[in-house]
Amino acid sequence: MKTTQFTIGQLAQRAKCKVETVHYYEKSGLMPEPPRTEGGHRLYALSDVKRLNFIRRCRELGFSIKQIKDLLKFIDEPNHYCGEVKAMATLQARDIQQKINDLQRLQSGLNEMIIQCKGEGFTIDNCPIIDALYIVDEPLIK
Amino acid sequence: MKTTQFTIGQLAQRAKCKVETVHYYEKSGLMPEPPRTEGGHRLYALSDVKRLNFIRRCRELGFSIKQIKDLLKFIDEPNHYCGEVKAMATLQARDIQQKINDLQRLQSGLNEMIIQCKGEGFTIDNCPIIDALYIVDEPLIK
DNA sequence: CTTGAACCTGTAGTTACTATAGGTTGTATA
DNA sequence: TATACAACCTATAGTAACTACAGGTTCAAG
Repeated sequence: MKTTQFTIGQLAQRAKCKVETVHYYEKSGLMPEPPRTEGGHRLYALSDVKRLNFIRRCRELGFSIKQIKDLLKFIDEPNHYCGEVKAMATLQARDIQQKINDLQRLQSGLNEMIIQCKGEGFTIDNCPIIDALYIVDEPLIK
Repeated sequence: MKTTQFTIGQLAQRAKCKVETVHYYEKSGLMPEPPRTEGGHRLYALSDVKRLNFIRRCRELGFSIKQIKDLLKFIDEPNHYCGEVKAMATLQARDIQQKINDLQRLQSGLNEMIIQCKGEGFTIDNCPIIDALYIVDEPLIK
């Protein structure tokens, strides 16, 4: 019975993250404590690669460590349903959309300022970007 | 000669941020150390409101504390030009656009998973969201 | 005078990593 | 077998940008 085993460096490489991050995820409770060699080195299996990949992808999608813990609980424990995952994913998609909207609003405002800025040769006193931001009240642009 | 003066709480309220944040910005070098009352309370002027507003708006636009320091140096010191501000703003706009693109890519992927998920009644073993994320290699969706 | 809000400084905590330091283990090579 | 070096270990501190807390002081109103 020969199960593929990885060192932590190999695991990290396969999941495209850092060794320290694996340590961190273990300490945070996302990754289980693995068996060790006699010398104390961690030994991982292919399932750990999958789990770490899952964590990384969830992070990329903006799920917090806490949320990922919840998702992993759905996977690890019986009596959980796809519906629970879908609910979390739907909220997350909403969150991402909100962020996109916010960034687009900021982008518009910033581009407006950039367009009005003639750039070369003008002093800061005449800079429309500074003029738009360095004021007491809210900018009048809408 | 009566110049309007604000306590730190009033300043924070007018600039829509917290007192602790003002402390933090002072320590970080963004806000100057203001004059004090005999009792040691900080006293601010209208120009400080403008400055703090500037800092807040720059933060909203995603400029880092370090970048804001640079921008404030342009404002505070002579011999700086609008072009320098425009250059920073342009890079920032590019950065924001990149973030929008990234988020939209993630959003697409996530929505794809959500659509495929029938939700109610299915166990985790049959969840397309988990199936897409909990794998060794990269997802095949493009 | 009393009371309570607002202020002060300094320190620690939050989130999610990331770096560093000092020591041990494992492997390859001579 | 000895050596050298990469990879591993644990523990602690640092990063960025705040935010909270603790204990004490000041200020203003009743």
